[in-house]
Amino acid sequence: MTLDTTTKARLRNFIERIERVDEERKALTTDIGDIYKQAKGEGFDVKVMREIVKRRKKDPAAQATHDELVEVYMRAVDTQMDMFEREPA
Amino acid sequence: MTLDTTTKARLRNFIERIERVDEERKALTTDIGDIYKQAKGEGFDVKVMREIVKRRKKDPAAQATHDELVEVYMRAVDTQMDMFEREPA
Amino acid sequence: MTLDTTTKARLRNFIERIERVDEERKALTTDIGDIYKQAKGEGFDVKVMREIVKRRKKDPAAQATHDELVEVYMRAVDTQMDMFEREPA
Amino acid sequence: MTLDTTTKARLRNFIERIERVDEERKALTTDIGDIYKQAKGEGFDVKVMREIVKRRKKDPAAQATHDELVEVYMRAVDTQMDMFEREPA
DNA sequence: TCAGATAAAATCGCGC
DNA sequence: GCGCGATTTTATCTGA
Repeated sequence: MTLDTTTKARLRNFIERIERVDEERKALTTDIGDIYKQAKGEGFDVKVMREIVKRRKKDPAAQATHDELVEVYMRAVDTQMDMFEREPA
Repeated sequence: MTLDTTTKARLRNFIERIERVDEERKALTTDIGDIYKQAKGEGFDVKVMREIVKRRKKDPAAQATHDELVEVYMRAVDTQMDMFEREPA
Repeated sequence: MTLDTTTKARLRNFIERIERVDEERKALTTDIGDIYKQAKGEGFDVKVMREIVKRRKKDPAAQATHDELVEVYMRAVDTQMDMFEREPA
Repeated sequence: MTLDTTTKARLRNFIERIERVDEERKALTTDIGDIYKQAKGEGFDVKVMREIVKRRKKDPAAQATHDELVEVYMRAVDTQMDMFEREPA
């Protein structure tokens, strides 16, 4: 199978456009990494910072609901087997 | 380049061992997915459940420290610009 | 919000089943890693081996079709600008 | 635990810089997706195109070496058990 | 400790 | 609409 000249040109064109944009994108990824690195150098916790960024992307209400459910589930699962428990401590 | 017969046999042997174990592993992955699916069918929130599983893997002290830092950072960042603030609302 | 006792028990049950299966799954992951390590020790290229395993998972016909298209596209894109070319080398 | 005002400001500064760059990065991701979509609309195979882009990122020599090894390993593993084979077909 | 590779998880888009 | 598959992102792990 072979592509005709025009089709080849169009394909090459697409690929090159993608590669160009991808290049810029990589640069920004590097920039972000650098900022985290700098922050780390000033004593901040990168992992926590990443979580902050992630959380701020989400709608606060949804986040609150989620956090609450995590709490509820966590308590439910951590609960000691209490089948025979008669009275709350 | 070609591998001699013995080398081929060893390679084939490795690959087949890997594929065998990988098969079992896939089966377990499916099992886990099925359990989540069943839980979802009973009304539980799968995403939250995944977070529970993740949290329980970690040492609780580390988790507590992390959560606290998230709180601290979150408050710091959410804080409104208060340079000219004179008195707490 | 709180879950009633029965719901808690069901949730705990799900989580524990997941954790159990996950445990086994981790063990198999380790096993696979060990086999690769052993192969590496005998001089095989682990990265290539991983690709072999990946390829063999796919249906060969589909893979062949895909590979062929990759070839076609690759040639189309790599082709030097040949607008003024007069005769094939 | 609390951060002093200066530290808060620095943290907020980092987070905002990250969010800003991340924003641009998202935009470029969208752009790339759009180009693929357009190519798809003109009849090209997106999955194959993605592989072309991936391959072209790698140093061609390394890629060639790698591909060759894949071939060698593939043949070695696909080879039918031929222990009793007496003569090449 | 750092970067590169691998694995897990979340997200997005398609097709049933 | 819902699961499914593909992509992308995140986290973990290994090796330098």
